[in-house]
Amino acid sequence: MPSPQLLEEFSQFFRLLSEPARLQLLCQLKHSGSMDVAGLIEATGFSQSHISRQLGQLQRAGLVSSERDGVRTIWSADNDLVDDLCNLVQNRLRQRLEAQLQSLAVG
Amino acid sequence: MPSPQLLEEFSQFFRLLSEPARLQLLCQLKHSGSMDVAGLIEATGFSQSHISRQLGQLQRAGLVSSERDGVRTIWSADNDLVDDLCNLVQNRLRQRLEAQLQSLAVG
DNA sequence: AGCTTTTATGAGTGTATGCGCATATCAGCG
DNA sequence: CGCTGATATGCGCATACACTCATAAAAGCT
Repeated sequence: MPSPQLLEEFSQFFRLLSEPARLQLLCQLKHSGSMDVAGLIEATGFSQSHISRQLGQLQRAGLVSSERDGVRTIWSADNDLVDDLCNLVQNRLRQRLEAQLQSLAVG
Repeated sequence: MPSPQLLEEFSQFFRLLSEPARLQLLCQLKHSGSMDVAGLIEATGFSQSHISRQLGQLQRAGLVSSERDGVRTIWSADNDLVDDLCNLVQNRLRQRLEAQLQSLAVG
């Protein structure tokens, strides 16, 4: 059994990924390598302030990092953890759907 | 890039794990095998209604399942996905702390 | 110095949801 | 059938947080 503190850490981390906007920003950065905020606005349609806030949260968790290029801030995804997590979840979703399909065919 | 629908599914799943109470219930069930609600109240200190609701959410996602034993409902965790996800996150947390330790020693 | 562009942040609003209380539903027993 | 114990659910409250608008801070240019 994980300790209460560890459970708290886990849930805080999962909470970061529980917002579609943040997940989309993460995937976009992973896909495009690195982008500035203007590019992310273009790609996602979110407002500038919203993007800036979400990136701030992701940065504090160490999921993205930023470097300044003059007046612009270039953002990039930092690791493969999120990809791995999403792949596991996707496999699970697929299994669930296949099982439902199976039971539908049988019943 | 995952599709918007898939991103939505991912984030919904992560949202389930973003609540310490739900995560604790999952871990408790995983640890103890199977329990009724009374056992979970004893183990967690949560109210009966709260536990019942959270288990309902987890069941709809296929993370736990229930069988009735007379008047009681026996719950059990359904798979290893959550364990795997937590292990990945824990490794990441450890890496982060080790890196911070390193930079503290160097700086 | 001011002016422009890009990003970060203070303040406010609306919505979602965790949580408990009370109650309804369900399963057994007399 | 009523009675008792176990679980699910309607309702209400409080809090968290996503999202926006307006504004501040930062970095370059003249």
